[in-house]
Amino acid sequence: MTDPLSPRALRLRDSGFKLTHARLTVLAALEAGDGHITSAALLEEVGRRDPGIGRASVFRTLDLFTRLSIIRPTYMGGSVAPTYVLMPDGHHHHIICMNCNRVFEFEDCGLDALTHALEGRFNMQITGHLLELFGICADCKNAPFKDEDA
Amino acid sequence: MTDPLSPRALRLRDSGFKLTHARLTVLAALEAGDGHITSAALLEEVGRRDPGIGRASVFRTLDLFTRLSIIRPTYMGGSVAPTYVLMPDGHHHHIICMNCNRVFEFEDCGLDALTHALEGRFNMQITGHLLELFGICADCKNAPFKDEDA
DNA sequence: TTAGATGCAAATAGTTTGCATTTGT
DNA sequence: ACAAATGCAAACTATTTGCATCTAA
Repeated sequence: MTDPLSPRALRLRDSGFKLTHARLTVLAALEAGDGHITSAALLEEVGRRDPGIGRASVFRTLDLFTRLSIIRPTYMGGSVAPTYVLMPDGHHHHIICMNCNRVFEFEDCGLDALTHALEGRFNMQITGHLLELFGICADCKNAPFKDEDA
Repeated sequence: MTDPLSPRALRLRDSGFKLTHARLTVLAALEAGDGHITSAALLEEVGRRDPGIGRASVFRTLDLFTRLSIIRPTYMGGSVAPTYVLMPDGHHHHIICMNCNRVFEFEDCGLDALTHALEGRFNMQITGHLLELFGICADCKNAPFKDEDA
């Protein structure tokens, strides 16, 4: 229990929320993956770490983390249920193949100038962003509407 | 029945799908709004235009339009069900207030250069994008965690 | 003419709630 | 100590399915 608190855990605490076992377990499960996870997979992973944690707490935690911009629900092919993406420094970028639903990530987005301009224009404080590009990946350029999963 | 086909209807037809009454009604309902609509609101609007159209067809049409990048599901404040946003020229941009969930739209994103660079790097054909920025709006800068709807 | 699309109603996810109990600070 | 958070299981909402019928091309 004297684990070093991750930056996100600190963010949680600094926002005035309790660092409960359930929340820390959900956070650890999120951080252990590749940064993209569905609620179903997360429930499984959390259950693996501690079967005593209830479904409802996982969903409540997902809500809380979304409000804190730690994660962002996003739509990925086929399923209606969102996939939650971790927002490493408040931002995240990827390209989704509309045909096979594979996801390709990239880092550089060059949106700092735009962000700054919009802060002035709308008098908002902008804390992060999600940029999704859509298209057809190299493998799918020939075979439209196959819709296999990644 | 000799209505001028909207560009999106043409896109549908050109992709090899039938221009059915149900699909055209869903499209008209989508285009009549402000570009952001939940399935519940869409079902209502479609029902108003033609009560004979079934729920399942509306959902099937939403799937199809998503595959064609005519719309893009996105998750907005609180609700689990996605909100579908029209992608006017294949792209769409907005800012969401993390506190009150209001949405502010803007047009210019300056992502052409990035898009082009990524097409080369991943050997993909990029057809559109969705850019969401998150932050706290002018009205909410003082009052955190109120969470009223827009 | 006929593959593709539809409407229906029942089935299935997926998520939320109320509440008694526990826990972090 | 005590407000905040939890786990449970039941309730709910949103979406999908199977299938007989219909319709756009």
